[in-house]
Amino acid sequence: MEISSKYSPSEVEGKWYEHWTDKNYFHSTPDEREPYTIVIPPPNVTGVLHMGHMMNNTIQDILIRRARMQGKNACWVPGTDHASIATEAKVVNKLAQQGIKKTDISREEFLKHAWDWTHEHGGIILKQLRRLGCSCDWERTSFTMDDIRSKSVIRAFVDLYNKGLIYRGVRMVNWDPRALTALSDEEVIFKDEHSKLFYLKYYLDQESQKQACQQLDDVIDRFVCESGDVSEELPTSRKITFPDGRVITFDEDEKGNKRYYAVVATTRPETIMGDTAMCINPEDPKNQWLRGKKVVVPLVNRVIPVIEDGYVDIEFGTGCLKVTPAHDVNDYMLGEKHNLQSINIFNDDATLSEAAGIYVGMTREDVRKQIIIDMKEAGLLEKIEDYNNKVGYSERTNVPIEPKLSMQWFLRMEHLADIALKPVIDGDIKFYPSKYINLYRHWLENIKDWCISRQLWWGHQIPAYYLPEGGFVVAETKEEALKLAIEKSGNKNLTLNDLRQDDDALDTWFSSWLWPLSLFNGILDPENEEFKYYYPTNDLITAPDIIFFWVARMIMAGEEYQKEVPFKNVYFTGIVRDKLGRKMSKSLGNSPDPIELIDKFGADGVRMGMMLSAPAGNDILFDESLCEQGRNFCNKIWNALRLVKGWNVDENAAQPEAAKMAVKWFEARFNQVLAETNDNIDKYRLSDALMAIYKLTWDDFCSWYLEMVKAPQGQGIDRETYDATIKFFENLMLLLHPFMPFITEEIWHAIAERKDGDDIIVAQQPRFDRLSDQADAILKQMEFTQEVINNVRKVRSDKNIAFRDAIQLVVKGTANKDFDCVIAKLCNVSEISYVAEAPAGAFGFFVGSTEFFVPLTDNVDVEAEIKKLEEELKYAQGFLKSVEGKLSNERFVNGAPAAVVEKERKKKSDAEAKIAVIEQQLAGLRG
RNA sequence: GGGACGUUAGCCCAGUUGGUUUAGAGCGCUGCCUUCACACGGCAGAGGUCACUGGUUCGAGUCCAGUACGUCCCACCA
Repeated sequence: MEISSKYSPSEVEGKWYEHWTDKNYFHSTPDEREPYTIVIPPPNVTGVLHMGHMMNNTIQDILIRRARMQGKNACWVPGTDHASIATEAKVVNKLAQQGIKKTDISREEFLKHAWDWTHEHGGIILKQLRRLGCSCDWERTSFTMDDIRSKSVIRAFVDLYNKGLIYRGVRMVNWDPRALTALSDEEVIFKDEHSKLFYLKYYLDQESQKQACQQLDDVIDRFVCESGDVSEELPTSRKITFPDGRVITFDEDEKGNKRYYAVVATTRPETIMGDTAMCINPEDPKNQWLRGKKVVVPLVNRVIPVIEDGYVDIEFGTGCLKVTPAHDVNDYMLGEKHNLQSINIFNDDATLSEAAGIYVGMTREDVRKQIIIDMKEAGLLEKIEDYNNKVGYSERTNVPIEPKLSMQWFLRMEHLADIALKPVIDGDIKFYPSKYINLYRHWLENIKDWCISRQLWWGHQIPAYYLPEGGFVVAETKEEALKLAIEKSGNKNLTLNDLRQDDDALDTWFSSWLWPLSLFNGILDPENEEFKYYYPTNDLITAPDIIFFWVARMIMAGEEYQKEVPFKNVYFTGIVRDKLGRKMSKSLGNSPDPIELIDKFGADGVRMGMMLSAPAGNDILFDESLCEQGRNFCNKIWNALRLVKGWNVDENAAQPEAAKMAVKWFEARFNQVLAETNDNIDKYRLSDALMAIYKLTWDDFCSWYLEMVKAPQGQGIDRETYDATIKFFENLMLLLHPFMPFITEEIWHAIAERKDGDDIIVAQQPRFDRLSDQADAILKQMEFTQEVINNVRKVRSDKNIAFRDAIQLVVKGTANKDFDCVIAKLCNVSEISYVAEAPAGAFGFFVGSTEFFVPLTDNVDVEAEIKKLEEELKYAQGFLKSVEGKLSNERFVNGAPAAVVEKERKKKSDAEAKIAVIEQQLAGLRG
């Protein structure tokens, strides 16, 4: 049957994936073999595959498949994450489309919708991973909200609470006004923003005005009188800078009385209704005159004190800071320190509340626009400047964070940070690349307590139960809680109905951090056989942007619960970017659909595309052409198969010399690359490993080896060469299989008859044999031969001699003749002769210091030959000069190691010999 | 503002304790070739004063300092 010249992944991939799952090859159970375990970074349950996942899971699959082929018991546990905020937001949106508000339905009803949504969309992403070829143990598929994982989370919470590591308290937290929940610091992303700095006028209150008039009116008049008009004209007022540094701003009323005011610079004028003080730096000469005064908040006319604190930056703005304790973290601290009132002017959705007094019900964005208009009209706005600052946004909903004072649950981090730092510093956990160790250390050393409560329903509900008479208890079940409650209150009549469970859910990462433990049920039942066998896991493959969210916290949990690291190596992948270097994102629309890519290039092609330019930790500039390269490689392999399959074995044929040398050489070459590849993979240099296999297959096997062993047209191939070729082909496929699982399985079965169960996925990797001295010599000879062949080909190409026209080759002097048969075959050389003198009328070239000639009946262009030789001479002389430079330097000869000097001497004599030969030849040509 | 990392061919990157020729791949590019596995191909070729400036050394892409540019992380400056 004719085999198509194009490899068709779609006809192959589904078939083998089904075969593998039918054979249950992905499933692992504990046995006597060494385990090799990876837990998947669980993607969002309702998410779809993006390029980051492709990258990440390709790497995991490569490592898992390789471990399996090394005889280890490979176990890759898949699963999904409930993604509290993201999923809840999706469900809220969906309900909104149906005209249902979350606030109108009960928690139970909402959760039912959420579960429906999860079942409807859940697991799509895991199906997509199958297309990629991922060999996950699907029987172990888990979910962060399934029974075991949920119970594990609750147990961990109760345990940490009982250890005193979890507490409840009122703190300034990052509030997401869209999701209506608190966030951890890690979930806030700061973005640069081109905003405005507004300069607002805060007039002194009546009494302070009176004082100021007494203190300043005369001073100003005198100063103006003496110095002339020194005031700066402002639109509505004047500003005077005194030699002592005081800066005083004032205007005049109808009667000509001076009205003094302070100027406050702010980026958030919409929060002035929450101002409860104005703050100056006690060291600031500009604002000395404001000491002890009171000022009036514009528009709302509340009188607030001027306080002093070194926190205020004298250089910023006017040196006057408005203090809004309820809506700014720093102001909150100032408020605590100076005992200020705190006025919360926002509702939870960041619209203005009754407490604001004005603009009630408007959004903060609208208020900012409106208040500026109103203040301008009222003459309370001095000026507006352009200003670049950073604004915190919610990672999930992408709306600006509103600092908010609220009651939340926190996990103390000091102890956990301590125990998590050690294994990484000590090298019990290795990071690839290692630069992330610094980042990790820095974060742990500056860590703050983790806000773990979220005002969401989708997630693990906090197991705290409030008593009717106040206070709460923490327990794994409500029944347990009741016992504790009775104990605590002494009220024996309490019933389950009297207890009210905390409404909040836990941060999603509070379940993810247990993942390597909870997947093997290590929290609930630490003595179970599976947990003991698979834990700690081996490698974690993840992106560096979740090093704090997830990696660090898993290490904490591992150390806290098992006193052992959760994994031994962490491989940080790069972040996948488009070719312009932009992070791939939905909003930019620059992320290709992975499934479409697989349809177009095949899973193997895409896997190769991902791997080719993905050294650990480097960002990946993704370009479809990489997948194209992968596809082309598949096609190359496919056509090698077509060639070999087309061969007829002639049992009577003897092995030709060229084939014999080819077999010897390729065996050595394969071993050499095998060693290199193993070394690269051990160092997690997967792209280097793949590139080495790529070149071994394409260049060494296809371009050299197959050409060397091809039988002449119409003739059969000898048995010995044929068997060796099949073996080599198999070995190549074994080496390549972890990277490109589908095509290698297909070739494996196409190339030879296989018994049931003889599948490449469970075959063993070729073992590395140490390179013998003989093999080493053959590699060197072949390198030399390849250079000779390249030169002959160049002569052919330059002189336009077709391959079918045989030529002769003349070698001056003597040389190893082992590979002459190869030269003859690949260059169509009819005769290789060895002579003592250079022949006339021939094109010459050097390989090393050996001279070769191709005699031609054509007239040789003597001028061109001379020119070529002159160039070569020039290079050789330049080279000699640099070597002589070194050798004539006494300090080099004395200071460098003997071996290095010896090498230089050898270089020198080689170069001299070559120069002599060239000169002699030139003399001959010039007649 | 603090810190980390990077800067090698048109592009993406190797270059492992300083010394195997005056730097290597892959892609792309140029020329020739439809030769009986493959044009998703074959053969050949061109292309880099290793960001810049100093320094250490017999010797620097490799070590040190500074400069420029870039990327990332952290940080409460309104």
